[in-house]
Amino acid sequence: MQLSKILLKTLRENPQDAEVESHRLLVRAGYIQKLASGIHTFLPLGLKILNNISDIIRLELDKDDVQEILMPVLQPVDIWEESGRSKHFGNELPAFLVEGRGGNFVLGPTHEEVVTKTVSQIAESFRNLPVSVFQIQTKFRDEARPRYGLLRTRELIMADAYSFDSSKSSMIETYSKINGTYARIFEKLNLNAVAVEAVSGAIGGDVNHEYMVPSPIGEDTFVKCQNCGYSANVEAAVHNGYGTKEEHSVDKNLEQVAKLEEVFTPGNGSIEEVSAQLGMDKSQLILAIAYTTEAGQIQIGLIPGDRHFRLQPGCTLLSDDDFAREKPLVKGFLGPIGKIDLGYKVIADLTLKQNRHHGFVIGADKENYHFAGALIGRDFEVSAFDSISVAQDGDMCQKCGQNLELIRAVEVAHTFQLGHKYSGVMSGATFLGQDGKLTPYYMGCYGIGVSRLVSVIAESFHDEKGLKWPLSVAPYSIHIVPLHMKKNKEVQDRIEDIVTLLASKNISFILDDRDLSPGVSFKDAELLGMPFILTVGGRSLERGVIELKNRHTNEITDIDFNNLEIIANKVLV
RNA sequence: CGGGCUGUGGCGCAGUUUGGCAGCGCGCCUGCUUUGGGAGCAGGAGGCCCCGGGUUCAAAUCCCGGCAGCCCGACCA
Repeated sequence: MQLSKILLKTLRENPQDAEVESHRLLVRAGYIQKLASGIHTFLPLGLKILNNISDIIRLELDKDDVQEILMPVLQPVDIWEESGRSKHFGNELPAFLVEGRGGNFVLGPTHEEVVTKTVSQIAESFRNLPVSVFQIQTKFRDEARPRYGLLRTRELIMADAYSFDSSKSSMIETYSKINGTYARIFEKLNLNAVAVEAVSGAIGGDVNHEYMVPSPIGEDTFVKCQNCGYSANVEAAVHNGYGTKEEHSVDKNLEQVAKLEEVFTPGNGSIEEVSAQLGMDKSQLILAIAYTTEAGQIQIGLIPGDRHFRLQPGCTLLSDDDFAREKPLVKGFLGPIGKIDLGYKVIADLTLKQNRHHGFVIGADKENYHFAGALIGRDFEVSAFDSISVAQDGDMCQKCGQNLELIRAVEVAHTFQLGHKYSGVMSGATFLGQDGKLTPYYMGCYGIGVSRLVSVIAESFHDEKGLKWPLSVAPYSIHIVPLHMKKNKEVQDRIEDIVTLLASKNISFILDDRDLSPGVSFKDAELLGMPFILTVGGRSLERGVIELKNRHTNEITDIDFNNLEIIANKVLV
């Protein structure tokens, strides 16, 4: 391919609205163009990256008999009412709604409903199961805050797979197989993606994993135990409280030192305010949070004031209306004393077991007052200790007792065991079993953010000069820079030899046939980031060589032009 | 959805305070010269100064109202 024919304009200056390096480079190198916030065009080079990623995904899923289909973007709202998810529109599912003839539609933010309808019309018998399908398609989500180029967009390309099994054990088997496929895909993409336990959110289901690529531009954080390998998104991570690095001296005479006394704390009772009023560290305060469980029971969670509460899936925080109804609970001054007797369950974070240095400050259950010097077991009881605060760096691993590490990362994929979440509520999503009974499918779903991966790879592979695409996704393997080709017959001849060779070896390349000064060609080649840059110029031809630069290592190798085959060996490795 | 900043040729910006010819750099076009790391000279094209209303002899500039983009927060499959 000749560079002059590509729809491409490289920019010397950084676009004003790009905040991170991958975004700047993708725009400057002419891979993507923004149309509106979170909405982009893939230019020819960008589309090649995207297609190469898609091809890897296709190839690997196909190996595991996951079959490609293409579902509609436009989905009738009816099916979302059937699954019960239309209530999520605007909140967890910021969908684009469209009015149409004969009803309202949604621009597909995800496809569980559609695929359930699709497969249920075909797979009627256990003999048809298990079966898995996938598609690669644009999804629409009206993100509140698009960011970082392709990292968070309102229009995104996703590879989403769905599995249908006849039993739970078979579903688990399929789940594990497809997770293996995902691991292979990320390996081929040269990405170090870590599968972590996660919360399932609006997609639903119980067991689920996110694939995280550690990166400073990540919007997620996961914990990882370097000892036993336990890893989980902080939204789902459990821990055993402070780890070995954390000092927490317990006063030997705690029972004498800590005296329960009422203190005046006028205001809204916030942790900030009370710790300032009493001159105490936030960790000495206990934050009590009331929430309703999935079963409708009200519980009270206790965590240290310097930590964040981790709301369990299915639970919701008490609203002001709820507080008005639950008379014993005083918002802002909620405390644990006597709550078990009133029938509330009181769950204390495991950190509170360790951290009772001088007694805690707790809410006094009346406006403008707290108690100081409170001890668990003496002044109030708890129903249970559990891990209900968000993990912090250095916390203790619940599996092995070692310290957890916090890692910032980008979520590139998410897999779910859905079970009967959709098949159980949507009509006809059943198969006839060997026993002659109708049973709902055991489903799973699996999504990879294809367009997001372009940004993630760019962020992982670049330097100050430009991009450095891995061979597996690069638009072209070699970028040929001829110097003064128009004037130098020998350069022309050598280029012809090289082009013939590369074509015969099926090695893709672009040839910079523009008649520009060498500096511009070199800069563009580095910016565009093909894995190899081949320089053909008079100076090195006099020595009988051409120069092959590995863009990843920036190493330059002289290639004898009587032995051009070496290029193929270098590139095909 | 709250707070802040910004909208001026394709890109990056100045001009707005104090109203008075629409500017600069890069890029683009033509010609000549140049040629191993973003060349030089000469000539040229390209603008609804985000949109709407108002004040004024006169508005990119002042006033009112919108819209869009970016950042922080909230939210997030």
